[in-house]
Amino acid sequence: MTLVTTNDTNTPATGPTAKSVLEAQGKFTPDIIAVRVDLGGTKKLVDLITPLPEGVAFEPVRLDHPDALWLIRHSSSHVMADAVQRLFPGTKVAFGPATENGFYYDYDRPGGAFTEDDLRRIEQTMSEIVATDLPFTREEVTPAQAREILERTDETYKLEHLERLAASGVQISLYRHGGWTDLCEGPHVPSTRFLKAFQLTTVAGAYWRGDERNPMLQRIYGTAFANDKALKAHLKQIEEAKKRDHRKLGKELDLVGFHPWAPASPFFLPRGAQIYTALMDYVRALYVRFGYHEVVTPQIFDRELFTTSGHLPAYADNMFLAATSENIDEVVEHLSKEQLSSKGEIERALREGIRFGVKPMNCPGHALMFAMQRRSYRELPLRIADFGRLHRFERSGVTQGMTRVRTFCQDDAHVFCTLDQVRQEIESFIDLVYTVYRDFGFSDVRVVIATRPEERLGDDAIWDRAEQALFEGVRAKGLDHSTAPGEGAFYGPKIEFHLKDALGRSWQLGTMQCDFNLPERFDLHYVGDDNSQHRPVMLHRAILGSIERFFAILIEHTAGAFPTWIAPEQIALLTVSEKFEDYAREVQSHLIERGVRVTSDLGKDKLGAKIRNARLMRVPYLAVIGEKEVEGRGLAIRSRDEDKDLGFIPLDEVVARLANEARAPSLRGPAA
RNA sequence: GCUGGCGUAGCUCAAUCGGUAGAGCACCUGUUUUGUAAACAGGGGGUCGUGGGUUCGAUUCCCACCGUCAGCUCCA
Repeated sequence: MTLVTTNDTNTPATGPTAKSVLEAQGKFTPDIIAVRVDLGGTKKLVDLITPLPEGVAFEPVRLDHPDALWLIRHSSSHVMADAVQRLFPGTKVAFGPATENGFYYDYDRPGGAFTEDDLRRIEQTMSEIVATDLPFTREEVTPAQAREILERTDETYKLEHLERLAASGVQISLYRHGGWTDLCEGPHVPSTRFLKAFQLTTVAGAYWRGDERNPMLQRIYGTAFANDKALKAHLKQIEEAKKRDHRKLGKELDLVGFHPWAPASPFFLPRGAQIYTALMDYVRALYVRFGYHEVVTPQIFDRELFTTSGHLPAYADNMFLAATSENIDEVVEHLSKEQLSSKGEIERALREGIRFGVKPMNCPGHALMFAMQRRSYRELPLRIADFGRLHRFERSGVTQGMTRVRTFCQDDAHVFCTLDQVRQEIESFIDLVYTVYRDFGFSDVRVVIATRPEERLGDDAIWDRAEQALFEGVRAKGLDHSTAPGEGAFYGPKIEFHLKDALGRSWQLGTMQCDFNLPERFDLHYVGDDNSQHRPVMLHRAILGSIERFFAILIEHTAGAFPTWIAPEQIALLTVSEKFEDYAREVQSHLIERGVRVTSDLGKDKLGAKIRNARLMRVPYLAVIGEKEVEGRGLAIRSRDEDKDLGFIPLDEVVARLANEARAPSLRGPAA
């Protein structure tokens, strides 16, 4: 849950505190650290020293309740700030909230960044503060009173925040423990003795108020739990998650590589490429069922295309432009002829003179393709799929493994349809998306509808229609969803399907975007049944999203143990000794002919070593070949997923078993 | 892009408080012919991320750049 404060009600709370009520009822116990009140549907946490809103119902929150973590962590951030200001005088504080996994506090420290050693020292001082068992107290004050205190302590960031709070007219409150005071809305634990298990984890820069035009502060992250055991468990879990990191496994499993000469651009090694193409082939198979047509379109276009689509004006900074020698000559000619010499003029001439751009999206090309032929309403909905490679220049600090790259390919498609068909297309797409996520075993899917951003194309009436269509489609399918206001694409709102990676970071994979703008910009039309021209609607959609990103999530989700239908090798043939090489080769040919992906280890290693190596590569089935197998015309199979030795199996049975598992669950025939 | 960390063999990592570097795995060769998570021996492999600077001498100290990691900002 999110922290909701008493201030959100905008009504000064004057009632008794939860503690006094509980004590009067004889129900108070020392492990109660807060209460949860229900404010007409919104649950919020109120600590024991804050007056409750009049006549509100509440339930106690005990130390072992998950919600208690919000108080523990928020209070930990106060204690950390106290410790920091004791150790580093002159340091100013900014914001210090609890977060989903811990807490942080932002500092403006005259001496610059904190080091690892500093963190340990701060932890030490925090422990000392906690040991003195200081109660947290709350004081409601006027803006003037708060201002006086913050001016005295020269807390300029807090002062700035205070002025905003004062302007909005909310009740100002101060929280203290010992001699340390913070402008804070609470809630807090009763005393520092509840802060038994905390650890400072990292230090990083963060802009004041999250705006990159503002100065950068130093943020110290930490985490805290009700007890040491829970903290240890959390740290252990992070260690485990690191083992699944796709960057680590991608390297270990020979899936992917990188080179400084192609920053943020993965090289898919043979095993990785096998999976990569398997992912595309899988989506292709579904496209046949769902009525898509795959096309292949150009990589590089004249800038006219991106000017028309709106990409160049809006996102030039994120595009790769492509200059040719001939083009450079033209630009130079222009510069000298016009006698351009100021920096601004030259920059402009260069930017506008480079003729080609590498496509960052497939949609403008698809708009051109739609317009290449006379279109009838009978062709709609026309679903055009494209696995074209896209390039986007991502700023250096944002790239990350395979999840955020500069070159990638999407399982991209555009649906050209009539307004009336939009609803049906949305619903059918949702069916397709969930078919795919089920096949991969993803269950924790979060659906978000992202609405119009500040910077956008098209008028509001069009946006109203588009947003409405998305909401209706999602509701019709009965999906739980949330709204992300202002997060839509510049040409239209979108439905986003999010999944979490092993480290708990959430990624958008699938998306469906409703676009009334591009058809307008490209003047697209079709002939209706009334024999007149109509404007189609364009739906942008992807299921896996970027194949690169999906691959990364899949690695982390499976810890590298890919299901047989997607695994780079489905079975590994391991000979007991070189004497059985001939039979192994025969089996290998037999399997290859039947479409099985097979790898063989026929070398001089001992069997134990071969098994170890194949297991480390997470091959789903290991087949041992020795004297018994040669004589019986079979294989001794060991299953990765069942984690056991299946014993001797005749070759034909092995083939049958693999043939069934070689297809995605949704593509397996009823007979199989 | 910003703040901070990191960059030594294909991989995982040592070492040198300034005197040009080692291990395990991997690779190659040989011996062993092997039955369910690592046989044994030998060998090759590094301009210590790149470029400058300081120094008699730089992998080590300083600067810049590149890459990468965490976070911030951003993600059509």
